[in-house]
Amino acid sequence: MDLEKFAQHYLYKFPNEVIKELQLKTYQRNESILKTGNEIDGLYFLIEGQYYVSSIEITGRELLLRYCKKPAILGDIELIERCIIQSNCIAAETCEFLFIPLHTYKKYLQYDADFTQLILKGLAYKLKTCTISSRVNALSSVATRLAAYYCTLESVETSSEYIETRTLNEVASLIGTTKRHLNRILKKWSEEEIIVRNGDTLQILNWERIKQYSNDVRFE
Amino acid sequence: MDLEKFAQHYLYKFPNEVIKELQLKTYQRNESILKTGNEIDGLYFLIEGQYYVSSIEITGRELLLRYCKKPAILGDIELIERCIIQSNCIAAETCEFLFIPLHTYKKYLQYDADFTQLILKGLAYKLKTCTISSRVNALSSVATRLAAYYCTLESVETSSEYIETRTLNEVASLIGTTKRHLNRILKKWSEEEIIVRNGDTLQILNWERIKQYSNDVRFE
DNA sequence: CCATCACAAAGACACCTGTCCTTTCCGCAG
DNA sequence: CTGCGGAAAGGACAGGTGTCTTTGTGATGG
Repeated sequence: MDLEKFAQHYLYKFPNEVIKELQLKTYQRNESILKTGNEIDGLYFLIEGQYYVSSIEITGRELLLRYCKKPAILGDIELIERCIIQSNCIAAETCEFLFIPLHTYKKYLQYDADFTQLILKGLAYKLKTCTISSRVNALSSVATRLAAYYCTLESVETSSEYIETRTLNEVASLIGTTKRHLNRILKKWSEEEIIVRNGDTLQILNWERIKQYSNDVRFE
Repeated sequence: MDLEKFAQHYLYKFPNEVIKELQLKTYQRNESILKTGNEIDGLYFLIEGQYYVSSIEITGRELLLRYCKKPAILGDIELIERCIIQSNCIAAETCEFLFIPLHTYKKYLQYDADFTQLILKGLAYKLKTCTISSRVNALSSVATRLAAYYCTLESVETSSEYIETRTLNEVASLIGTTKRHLNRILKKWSEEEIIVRNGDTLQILNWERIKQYSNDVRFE
């Protein structure tokens, strides 16, 4: 049962009056969970699957902010800052969320000490990792970020040998660069026999080297 | 009285048993408030002055994360995540903090609903701005960041005409680049008659152009 | 006054990266 | 099979940026 999963990951037990208002929301791979600029409608607690967070630049480009595994909370910033949704959240694989509608939160949970602690920990964790990735991003090259992207995917994908390269364009915008430049890097890696490209897939022959290139950067 | 200032900025009134354990901490310009890697000893609430947050890179370089004005809370991440200090915090001018020792927080405030809300809002705000600056940093050039740095300083410095350029080396590391490159940019700006350099100071002749270069990026 | 030293500024170079354009490849209609 | 259109890959180029080295300048001590 989902409530058990929830309790297990979040170490919190909902009051009875809340339980009956909880919903289960499911998203398929690549489905949008939250969209920048919309109003937030409640809190989402990830109980299955993984999603990624990206943002749209002034330039129209996208930028991968992070990958999230459970436990992970969506909507907390927006709820507390009472602001519109700050980033795009997209399912990286089938995702299940326990959803608390806004009015339920306001009515029963906003001043619940344990629940607030839960949110607090989630926020502190996010802030810590955001700070880290902010610095790391600022100083790492595209090659590093690309390697980091693959390393991050490795833990997400089921088949770890082949990576489905979305479209190269998508990957490029996710890590904040251009397809042209990815081609350059992939070509170099091919020549170094670190990878093999076949059409839409890419096989990594030498994870060790990729990990070296990634310089321990991860989007999670 | 400081408690009034505090109440005014943070909209919170301490219980009496806490008040007698509060301390006032003052730091002079450039004095270190928190140092990466140390243990946190309590919560700091800024009630006067401004400070900046920077971090040390793997490469040994420094990177400016943000400037903070009141209201601003220090130590929250570390307290909640029970981790060592994540960033360096340095007074940009004389700063006064209301300080709550760790044990006081644990004894009286950890489960105080209103106080927790206060921390919660602080964290959500930080996270929001961190996310924004993370993207912005990832896509702006050194020239943009330098202009942004001056624009951020403008609101801090008393004399807005001349900017004391720390050492150029410091500025370079703060915005994550090298002195060499700053020299290039400053030379270019001199030629464009946007600035004038005289020894240790730098006069900005054309704030408009600087603001254009800054592209609305700010470290705050 | 000169020699020395330290540090700031600039030159030279190489690499990273984005833009623009050309080439190559592939599928499909005729 | 041929020719066409669109997408992917790659070439050429320019600008941004870091590193290393050289030059310039000002302070200090003899």
